[in-house]
Amino acid sequence: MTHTYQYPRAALTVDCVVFGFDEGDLKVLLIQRDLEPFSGKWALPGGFVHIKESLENAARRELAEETGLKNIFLEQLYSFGAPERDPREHIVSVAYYALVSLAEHRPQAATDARQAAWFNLDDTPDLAFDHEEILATAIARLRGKVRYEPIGFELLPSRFTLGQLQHLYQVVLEEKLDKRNFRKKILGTGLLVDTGEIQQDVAHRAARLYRFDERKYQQLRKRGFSFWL
Amino acid sequence: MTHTYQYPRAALTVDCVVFGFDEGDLKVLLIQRDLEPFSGKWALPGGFVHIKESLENAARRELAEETGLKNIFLEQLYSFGAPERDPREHIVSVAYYALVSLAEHRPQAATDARQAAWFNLDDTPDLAFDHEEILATAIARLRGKVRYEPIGFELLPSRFTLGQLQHLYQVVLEEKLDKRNFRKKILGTGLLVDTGEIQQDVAHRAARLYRFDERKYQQLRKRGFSFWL
DNA sequence: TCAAAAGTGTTCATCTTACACCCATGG
DNA sequence: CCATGGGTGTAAGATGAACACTTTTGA
Repeated sequence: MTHTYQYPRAALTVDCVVFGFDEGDLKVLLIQRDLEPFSGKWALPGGFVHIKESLENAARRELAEETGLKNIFLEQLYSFGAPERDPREHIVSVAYYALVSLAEHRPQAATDARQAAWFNLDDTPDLAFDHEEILATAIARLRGKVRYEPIGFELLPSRFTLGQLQHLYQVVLEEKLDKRNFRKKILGTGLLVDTGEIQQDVAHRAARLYRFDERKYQQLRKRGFSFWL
Repeated sequence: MTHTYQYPRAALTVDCVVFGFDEGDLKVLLIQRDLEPFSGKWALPGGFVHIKESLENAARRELAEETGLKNIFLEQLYSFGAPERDPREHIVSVAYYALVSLAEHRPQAATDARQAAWFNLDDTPDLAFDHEEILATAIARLRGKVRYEPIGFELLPSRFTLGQLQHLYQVVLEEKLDKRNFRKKILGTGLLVDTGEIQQDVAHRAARLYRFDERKYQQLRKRGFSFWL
């Protein structure tokens, strides 16, 4: 069955930049294409938006299909519509970015035949289409947003140490932070709760585990509180 | 002539939230629809994206066609794709926002039959489609962005007084600012240049006219300078 | 001479920054 | 006992907030 319109229409896709953090580096999840165009090249997970499907749903569906990731932080990034961005025809892509803790979402075998892998951000292969531009846009957004919204926690397990949190900020912002000042500031917000637990199986003094108080943050935000750093 | 595809495709539009500032209030430019659906209702200027046309070009073309505005500040806002947002069929809209100085872009008679008018932001009529949501998103973006990027100047004439600038910030941010502190801070950036001219035809002491030093700002930005306020 | 906005500095409080040592744990 | 990261306070400097009067101009 075919579908006919009075005027030509661009096709519509979603693409997802999935960031993962893992005790060391910030990574991005890529998929090796098995179809033309760019067969064999690495690309962002994504695909065509179905009719009567919301954009965010399309992004979540494609993520689940291609990477197995579900119920993760996902936010719209930007829409890319340069006429030549796909060699086949005019395809407009609405890009999203997602944040996951690699500790809680272990490197996935894709559910279908396609190969998925995490790449260190400073060691990514050539990407298909304009996906390098989309990735660069996502990195800029992450760097900008992490300073004034508490999205960094999405990259950590639900319980984390202050050392992990500081390390995450250092990697994302690409700058060293002073340990005492960082702790003072972050604890000063009152948004971290000491769980009473401590790290297990570490070869040094075990650190306290904290969690982010989302409830409290939402209350403060209503009163005009804005983040920090 | 018709166009046929294997799978159904959503239609693609652009919509523009045009903010104007005018010695007093922040306004938005709306157009009264003369076609169904929502005939007679006010809506954001916009229309269908042509095939092989970039999204930004489509937005600029529609703006020129419907409002006569050209060469203005324009930036992508967000994409709206809820399946029910248009009663006819699934139409995805990429929204943009634009900033103009009303002093330099006088209220336009639309070039075609449609009526265009500037509405005070706290006195807008019911809007067609999901345009209220788009407008609310644009206002939030403007408020957020004005604090850390010098986009406020796009809403003023190229030469402006510090009083006008302060007033603009007060209106956009919805808070009163201290005159002396505001001047100290804004002049302290070194990004305003005294043109040597002064206001004409005002019924009180004439103020100096400044302009924003875009060149200097771009240089500072490269060195990691970020805005303020 | 009145009204309306322009222009101008100082003080106090707050926040930011720089900085070094001991502690607990496992290997 | 050593290596590794955890945990802690203070002082100096920078930044932000509060605050009132004189000047200029046209009506």
